[in-house]
Amino acid sequence: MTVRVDILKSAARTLARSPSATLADVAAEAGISRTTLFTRYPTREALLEALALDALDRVGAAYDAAGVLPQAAPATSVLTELIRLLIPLGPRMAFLIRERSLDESAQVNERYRMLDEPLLRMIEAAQRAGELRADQSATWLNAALFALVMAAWEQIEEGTLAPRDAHLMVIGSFLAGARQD
Amino acid sequence: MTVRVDILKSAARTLARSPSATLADVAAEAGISRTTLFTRYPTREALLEALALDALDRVGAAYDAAGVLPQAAPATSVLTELIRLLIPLGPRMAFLIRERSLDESAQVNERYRMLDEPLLRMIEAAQRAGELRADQSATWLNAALFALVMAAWEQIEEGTLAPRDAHLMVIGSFLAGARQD
DNA sequence: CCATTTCCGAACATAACTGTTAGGATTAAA
DNA sequence: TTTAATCCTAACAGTTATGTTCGGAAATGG
Repeated sequence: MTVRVDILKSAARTLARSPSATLADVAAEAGISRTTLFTRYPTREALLEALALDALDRVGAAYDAAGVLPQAAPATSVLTELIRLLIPLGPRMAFLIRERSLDESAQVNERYRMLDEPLLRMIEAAQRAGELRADQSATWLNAALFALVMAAWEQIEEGTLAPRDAHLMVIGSFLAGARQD
Repeated sequence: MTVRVDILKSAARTLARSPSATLADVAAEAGISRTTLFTRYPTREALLEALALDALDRVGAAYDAAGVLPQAAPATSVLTELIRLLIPLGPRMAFLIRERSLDESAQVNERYRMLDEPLLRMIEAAQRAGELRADQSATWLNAALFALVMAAWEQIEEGTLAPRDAHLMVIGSFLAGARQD
């Protein structure tokens, strides 16, 4: 029995690393033939869309599992758990964020917004509760959080960050920053 | 008199946003014809290399202007100035970081390392001086800093962050984090 | 062991991108 | 205003990626 690698997972990594990778590259890195890839995803666009929807599914599941809700409290512990769950999704998130051809898909955009909404609400609630700083917008804090998650994934890929420590780095930097007290 | 746009600047933005953009796209967004682009940069590779070297030049100049040196102190004020200078270079930095075909260029890699070295040293010195936290590696702090700069640039592009405020967001998040004291 | 599904390699047509050239239009300089 | 430089449009050949088909190999499952 050959190792049954998840095609979408492999494709996400390939395309996140090098967005102009050819379908032959994607197939090769997934350990399948270009023909087999074709039977599953008849066009490049179909593959990209499947990739995006899969990523959205999994990120959404992570949100649910971490308990992201507007009224969740304390928000910091929810965020800590969320980050731990998101880091393994690095390649898929990177693909999702970087692939520009998805910007026109109304379906993807809609799901994207539906996903972010509760987290933004939770951040805002945490700001009102005095848990998170209120002098920066929730939108920015959200962006900063994801930027750090992506950075951690990239460092892991480069081999300069241990996967086990990654979430600690992210949550440490996100919540407390780099300054020594 | 047509607006004389910097071709490399425009190309950096185009290729940072969509790395698989065609040379026709690059030319169109720069407001020139494909032929003119060809006369300046005869191959795609030549364009990418020129782009990379230009980006390295400008980032290097920002480092110098901000006073990045191993013994610089206080490091936080140098970092604040550095961030302000780097944010306008967002597209070029994004291109530099994301373009994978440059990984094989020994010249680019060498200059890349020469650039990062002093900043890493400065961060380490600041850690020893108790200015920056020492429980996270200088490599990670460096990665986090750049991730935040890139995030700020993306938010500016999206129109959700005012260019004037961007450096304050970045330095605020980087140094102090998101937690309310 | 056989049947059915799944996968693969090879091949090919089409489309798209790149590199390249030539000649005409536009601009800038003298 | 003439000259020189610069840019443009149009076209083309070569290369590469994509979409597609086919018959055979391999695995799967009964």
